[in-house]
Amino acid sequence: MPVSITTARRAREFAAREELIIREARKFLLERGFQGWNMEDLAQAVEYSKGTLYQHFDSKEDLALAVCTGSLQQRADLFERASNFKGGTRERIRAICCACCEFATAHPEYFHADMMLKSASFWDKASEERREDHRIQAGRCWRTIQQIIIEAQAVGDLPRDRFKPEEATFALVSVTVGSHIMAMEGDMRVMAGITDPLIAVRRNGDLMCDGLGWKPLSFEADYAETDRRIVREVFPGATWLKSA
Amino acid sequence: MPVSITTARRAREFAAREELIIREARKFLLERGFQGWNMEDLAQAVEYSKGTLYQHFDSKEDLALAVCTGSLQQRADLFERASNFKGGTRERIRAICCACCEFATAHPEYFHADMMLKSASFWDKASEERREDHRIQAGRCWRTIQQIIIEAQAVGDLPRDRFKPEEATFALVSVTVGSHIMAMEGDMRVMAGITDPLIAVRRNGDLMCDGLGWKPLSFEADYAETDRRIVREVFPGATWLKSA
DNA sequence: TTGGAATTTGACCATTGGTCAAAAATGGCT
DNA sequence: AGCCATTTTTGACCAATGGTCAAATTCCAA
Repeated sequence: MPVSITTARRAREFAAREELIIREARKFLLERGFQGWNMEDLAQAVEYSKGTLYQHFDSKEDLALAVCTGSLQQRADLFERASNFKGGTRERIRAICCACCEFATAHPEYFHADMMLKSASFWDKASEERREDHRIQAGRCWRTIQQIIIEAQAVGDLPRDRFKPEEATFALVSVTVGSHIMAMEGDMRVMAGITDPLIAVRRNGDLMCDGLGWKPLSFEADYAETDRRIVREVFPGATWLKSA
Repeated sequence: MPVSITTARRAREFAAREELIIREARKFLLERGFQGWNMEDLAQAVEYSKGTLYQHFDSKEDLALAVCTGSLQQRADLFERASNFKGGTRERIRAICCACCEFATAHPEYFHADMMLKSASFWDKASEERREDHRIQAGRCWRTIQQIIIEAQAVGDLPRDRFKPEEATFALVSVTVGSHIMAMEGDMRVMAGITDPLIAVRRNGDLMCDGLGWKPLSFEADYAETDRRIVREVFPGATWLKSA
């Protein structure tokens, strides 16, 4: 069978529709949680039938994973953009933290949804292809941080003898994700006296960098100007930069 | 109606059955995830009918919350026990980290389940009474850490001018929970080169304490003996203490 | 032993994730 | 334009499951 002239257009339309479905599902996931909506609702929202949805996704879980991976891809994009910030290694890791804030603003649904995915019986129900996609994007985020750390150790901003690069990366990733999740919760915000979650996330990142011995330490330098520069040069129009 | 002589026994039996249901549900939650089992399965496992389960819990979500709160209560118990460890403030916060390890060993299902609970449409489906229980136990965990931090600032082990106690508490809680969640995931362990998740969790806790400026810093002192003492005096029989 | 109260049960209902045969749309060909 | 093979879309339908409640069963004081 010859490749029709319409094949390319069809593929484009198919991809566009998939994007539409994912976008709408992301809204649902944020506003109502995984269990708060059903495929029929979603079909109605995107103005296609349920059967059509299942041409794109193996299951509701598969769709949820696609939503997460889409968000994660943007996270990786933001990370990579941030890592190109012109400055010292500590300033660049700070830019990564800012990327996190930018990301959290655009994708507030991500952290909860991604946590859910990892639980037993959820991950299994998604297709292997989408699982692989997710791994790839997660890997991009990881590597971006890891590279800055390796560079920091090379130039002497970060101790070389206390930990391996991947240990430092793991520490930073853990504190960042943990902070986002915790800061998102109402009770926690009350107990911690948090008025702005994103400031709390950045502060925790700072503290961890200090703990790693990443120079110049946050309380020995004034990073206020760096922050303004990051916003200006990397994330113009950002709304999350407020004085602590 | 007079209070029968059997009332007390009935109440005891009712409570015992509730414990049984929660225990069994915890197993299911760990092995199969929230969606991997149904109320009929569970009814069969505890040898009661589905209707009886619903005398104890408003919904499946309500039950899941009860499971989490039960685990969280044990977490708080372990924290309080750890905080009584005889030693400096930094050693005591180290004991709390050890309590986390002890907890994670006994309740590997907790972190994922609790994350899920916090998502929209989940929390709402549980009864207000159980939500309040959960808040109480979470508060106990929080306060235990907070008190050690306040004491550390009072005796001068921890800086007083860089942060408020609740900010430090939030940082420690975030890194601990974040580390547990991250270390639990297979891909992450591969990337981070983690062989023992609990060692990674403790190391991250150490790094955060260092970042807070909590003396004596982890790389300036040898805590190996402290760790052994913690295990001996607070968590005899613990299996998670291995040399890094 | 008995009668009424408390408890337990599982048939039943409504919702929803997922399937698939039929209907509709598409597009190349004459 | 008209035709028909192929592709795409649809929604009736199915099975699974969370949740209900009237009937059955158990309990216990008199």
